[in-house]
Amino acid sequence: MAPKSLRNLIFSGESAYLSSLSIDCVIFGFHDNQLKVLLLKVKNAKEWSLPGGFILPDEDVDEAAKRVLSERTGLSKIFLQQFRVFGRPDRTDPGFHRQFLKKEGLILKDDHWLLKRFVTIGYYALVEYSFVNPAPDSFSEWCGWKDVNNIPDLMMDHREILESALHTLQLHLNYHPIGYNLLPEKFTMPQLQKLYETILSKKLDRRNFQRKIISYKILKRLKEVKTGGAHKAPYLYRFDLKNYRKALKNGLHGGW
Amino acid sequence: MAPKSLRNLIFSGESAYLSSLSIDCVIFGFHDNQLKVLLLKVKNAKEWSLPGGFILPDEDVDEAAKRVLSERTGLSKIFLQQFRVFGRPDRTDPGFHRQFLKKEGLILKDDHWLLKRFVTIGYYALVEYSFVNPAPDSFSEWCGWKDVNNIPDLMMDHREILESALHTLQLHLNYHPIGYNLLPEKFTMPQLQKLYETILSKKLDRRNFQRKIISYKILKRLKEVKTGGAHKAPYLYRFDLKNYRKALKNGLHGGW
DNA sequence: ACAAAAGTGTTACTTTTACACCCATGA
DNA sequence: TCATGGGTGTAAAAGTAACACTTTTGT
Repeated sequence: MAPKSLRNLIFSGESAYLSSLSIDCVIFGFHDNQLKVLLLKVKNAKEWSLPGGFILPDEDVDEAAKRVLSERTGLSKIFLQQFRVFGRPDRTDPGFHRQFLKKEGLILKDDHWLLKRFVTIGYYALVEYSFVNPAPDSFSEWCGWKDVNNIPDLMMDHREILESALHTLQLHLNYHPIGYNLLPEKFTMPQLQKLYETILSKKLDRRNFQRKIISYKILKRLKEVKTGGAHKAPYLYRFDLKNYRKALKNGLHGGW
Repeated sequence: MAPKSLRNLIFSGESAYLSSLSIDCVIFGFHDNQLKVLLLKVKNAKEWSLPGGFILPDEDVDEAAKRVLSERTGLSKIFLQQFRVFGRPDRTDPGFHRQFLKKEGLILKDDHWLLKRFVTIGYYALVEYSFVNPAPDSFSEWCGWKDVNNIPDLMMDHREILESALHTLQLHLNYHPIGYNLLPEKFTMPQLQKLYETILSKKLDRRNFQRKIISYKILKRLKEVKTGGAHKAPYLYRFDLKNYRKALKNGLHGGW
């Protein structure tokens, strides 16, 4: 028997939400020097999915995305960026949902709202990995991080959405506080470099990277040092938010 | 008495289109060395509006935008780029539409679909000015070009949409064939420069601009020359499409 | 004492900037 | 012939790329 929350959504969602519109979020985190994405394991299927949801009749679309985000991560302050609408009529697969819900004991009529065509608004979010408490939604049996270089099969066009988000991340690197939102408050230069390398999927020269980042004057070097590593202890930095914001306005003229 | 096309839209639109979703297009053209936007004069109101429309139940969203575009301009091949969703619940003003339609002799019920909240998908389009045959839609009494520096009062949040499109245009300048789509096939260097200056709202050095553009190798200089001007005849250029496309893929590393 | 990570410095090369000069054209 | 727009050149400054060397740390 399907849980009540799922039945509720299925049978009263039509009036509760704007029809034909959904939201999908690509939530990025950074951990172990790797870029991670928060994914959900769909119940009764081998596919995974992006965190998503619907929009309340009087809800700001950005607000709806925030709601989805906070339901999956437990976080309230989240860097969120709309990046593209996916509107092909065949992007939704009625068979998929019908199959999945049948196994939950829920039979949908042909004209059920969930089986209709959905236009989805893609958001990407940047969160600090260690603050996140992943929580599955009622379609899913599990929620957690996956390495961006090791993504399982995703349902529908979620793979395309993810790729598109990654591409957007590259373009936004010089214009949005991406480092700030993905890294912990204090971090080392090699960490920041690794983040840039991962997003750009490109090796960067250690020394030139450092010099360039420093030249932007968006970092404050702390007295402290990262201990515990097996080698020379790197300095810790934190973002100088005031300068960072100012610099991002015109873009960090970076040919990376 | 309202024309039939308008009555049709008003009274059968609910079932004919996806609900709560619309499309708004910012159509750019370039003429007289100025950037122009195609606007519609709303009937019975002082405000103007962006060309817009709705999405058919089984229509690709991009396709719907193309349809709107071609209805307003008469063009079929159009450079079209989705750029943002506008989803604040209060962005639509039920009073506005009710007033306007009342003057057309159409009384709408409180729960009429047109008075509901709409999420709109913003597109910008680039067209070759001289090919366009502006045609008003059933909400409008006139359709035509307005200088981007001299925009009249726009309805709802259309001003914000336009500004956002302009900003996107700036960001896309190095990544999309903006010059190619806005200029006629043959054009002069000063024309291209003026286009860049307008989009960036910034003066550029004539000589450095020329050198930089040339260095991209995306232009072919023709033997011909633009005659009729009051001064030295400038060379004509055309884009070398093959190289242009290739160069845009990695972006024209331009600090303009 | 050594391997590996991290800090710092130098030099050649490319790109950007800020200019000056000459040419063609219509009034 | 002159004012104006347009083509071309050059030198200084800034930024980028490609390097080597030293310091620190755990084993």
